[in-house]
Amino acid sequence: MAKVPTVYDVAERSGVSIATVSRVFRSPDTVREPTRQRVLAAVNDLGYVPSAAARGLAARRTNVIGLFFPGHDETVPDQPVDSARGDTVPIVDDDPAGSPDAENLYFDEVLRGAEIEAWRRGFALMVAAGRGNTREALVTDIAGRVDGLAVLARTVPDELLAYVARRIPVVILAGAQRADEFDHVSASNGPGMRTLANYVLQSHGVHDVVYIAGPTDSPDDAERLAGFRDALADSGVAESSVRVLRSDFTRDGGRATAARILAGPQPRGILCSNDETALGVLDVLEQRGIRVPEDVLVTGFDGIAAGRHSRPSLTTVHQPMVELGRAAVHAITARLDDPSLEPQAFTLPVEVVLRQSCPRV
Amino acid sequence: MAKVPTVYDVAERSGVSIATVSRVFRSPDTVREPTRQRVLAAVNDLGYVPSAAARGLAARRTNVIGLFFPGHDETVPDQPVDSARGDTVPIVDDDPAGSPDAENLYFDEVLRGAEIEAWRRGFALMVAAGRGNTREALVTDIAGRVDGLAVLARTVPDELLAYVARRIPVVILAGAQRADEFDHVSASNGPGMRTLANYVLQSHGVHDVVYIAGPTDSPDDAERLAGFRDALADSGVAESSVRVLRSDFTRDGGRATAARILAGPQPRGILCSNDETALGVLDVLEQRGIRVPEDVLVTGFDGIAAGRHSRPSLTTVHQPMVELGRAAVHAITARLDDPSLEPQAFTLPVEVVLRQSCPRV
DNA sequence: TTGAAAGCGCTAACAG
DNA sequence: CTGTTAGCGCTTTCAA
Repeated sequence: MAKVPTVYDVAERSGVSIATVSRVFRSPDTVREPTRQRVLAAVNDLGYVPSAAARGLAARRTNVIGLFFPGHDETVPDQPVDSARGDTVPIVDDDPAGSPDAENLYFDEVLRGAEIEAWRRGFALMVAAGRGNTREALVTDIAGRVDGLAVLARTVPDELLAYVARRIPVVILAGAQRADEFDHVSASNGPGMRTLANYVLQSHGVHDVVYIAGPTDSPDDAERLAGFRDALADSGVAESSVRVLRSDFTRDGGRATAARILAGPQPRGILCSNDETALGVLDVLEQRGIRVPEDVLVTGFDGIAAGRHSRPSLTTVHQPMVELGRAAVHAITARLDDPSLEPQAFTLPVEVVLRQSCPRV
Repeated sequence: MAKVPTVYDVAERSGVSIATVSRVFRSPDTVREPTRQRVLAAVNDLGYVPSAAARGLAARRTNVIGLFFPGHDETVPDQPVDSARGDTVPIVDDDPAGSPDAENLYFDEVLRGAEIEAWRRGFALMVAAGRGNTREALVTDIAGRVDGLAVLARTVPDELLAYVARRIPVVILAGAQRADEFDHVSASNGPGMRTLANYVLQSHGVHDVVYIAGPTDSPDDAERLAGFRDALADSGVAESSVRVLRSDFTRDGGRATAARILAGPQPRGILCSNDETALGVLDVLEQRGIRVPEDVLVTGFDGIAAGRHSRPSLTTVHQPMVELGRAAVHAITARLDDPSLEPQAFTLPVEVVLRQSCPRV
């Protein structure tokens, strides 16, 4: 870590010009074999690693794509990391850490997709989770570091987005389609919920249902609810004959809402706007001895892993989260290649996955 | 995105020098209020965003920390992302996507911890997943982009690591302690397994156990096995009287190994080197009608979410994965602050979590 | 408190 | 195929 070698050092040691050193990295085949070997040898001897900062400056592109999503810092203590020796091992009865929330699970997968696609296309991926109050600073910070930015819908004010978009391509992830200047990548929330709801209403012939929506600021919830309403129309069920409650996308919220529902007459079906909520509903149903699916059908949305392992396993609409991440990167690189493109909207297909909580009829 | 404004543009528009513009961002309080206001106004009008590349070049530090981990590309099709309209929604009976593998789950959490700690300390986080053959290129690529690099043990050859370490601090995540030049962050694998095994051997008085180890190239497996052996010694159980099998850390592997075990006399306890394996064991046991914990005790290691939701829920050793990520970043920034530090090893504490598969006695 | 000027390490014409 | 030469946009002394 002493004196970091540069092109100049490599050039000198191998008796060529710095331009040739640069070429060895940028376009190896324009350099004669023996020359290249000499350079490469010097590179190795010296431990040379090209500086991305210098390259970025000179080439006016960083080859980095940024991903911005809501922070999850609330759950993490602010305490400093200490180097405690871990020799004594406590034995506890229950898991102290709460289960990670749905948004995280969701975003981990999106991140994975973005990561894969980015490196595939020769870009590095920079991730930033938005801490509440520092959002603005963060966004411009990473905007200055990348060639393009993918942002989860509703996590950044439009003004800020527009500001950033003057400089680099911005793509919005999830949420409703918007006819504006940004590229947009999302899943078929509406059609997905509509299809699933129709399966409940028509194939199962269950009309006596309750719908548990998510928070009003969710980027996707409104579309799902609309899909549900479409299904009511499709199936000739009056909106007034079904109940729509609102919860908060968490398992606990699902439990609470289920309790509210069960305070009244027991419905034959409970459709939830996401899987976490549905898992909470299942918890309460099991605890009350209400059988699923015999007494009540339950469905979720997202396709998180926990839904596959629950008892009963959860019928849901599976979102292609990894693909969402990939598509976001794709959209950015496409615009980088051709900035004159019209704003594009990619809608990725979803799948209704039938499991025990609402089985195939 | 037309003509990206620079310090020069801001300086001109606000009638100051570029040095002052720089100061407004680097050390705002050394600039007189009115001057600062003028500059800030120009910044806004122009849509100026500082270039991280230029800054990195000039300041000789990027303020980025890198995280390198094994790739997960095998599972993702190489097909291009297409912009298919998602209007038709298929209805399928089972989830087509396999469950994400343990390593990913593990790393998602580590990543989250690193992300949190990095931004907290004013660093951006760059992530790279190693594609098999391009590992070397990837590692040096990201090494040129960051001020420090955290690498999962065994994913990068030591030579390469040493090469990179000539330039920037490198910290190794997980795996056995190694008395070498690198900083190292890991969890108490050995003591954790030892404590859990002793609980089975002593508190439950179950000596007739089988241990299912993981792949030999796992960074952590050897330590856990050693911890198990320590427990045998602690409890006065002859090594020759217990069986040690090797599996591959996957749920399927756990199933296969359980089948092998059950081909012989049924043991009273099955200790697994990770949770996924244990979940596979539970699958087979349930299928054969063998009761857990009444007939057989089962334990895992890691503390993944799925273990909490399984039936029966899984007794395990919980690793602080988020903390591992944080600690890694902490180690890097510490060395950045003081490069003369001796190589350090951080060992984070673990916890035995008792659940149904091996309950408190 | 502000300005002038010298780089930081590399890329990309343009010559040769 | 290789060398020369301008910058890229910002930080950072050193003076004023």
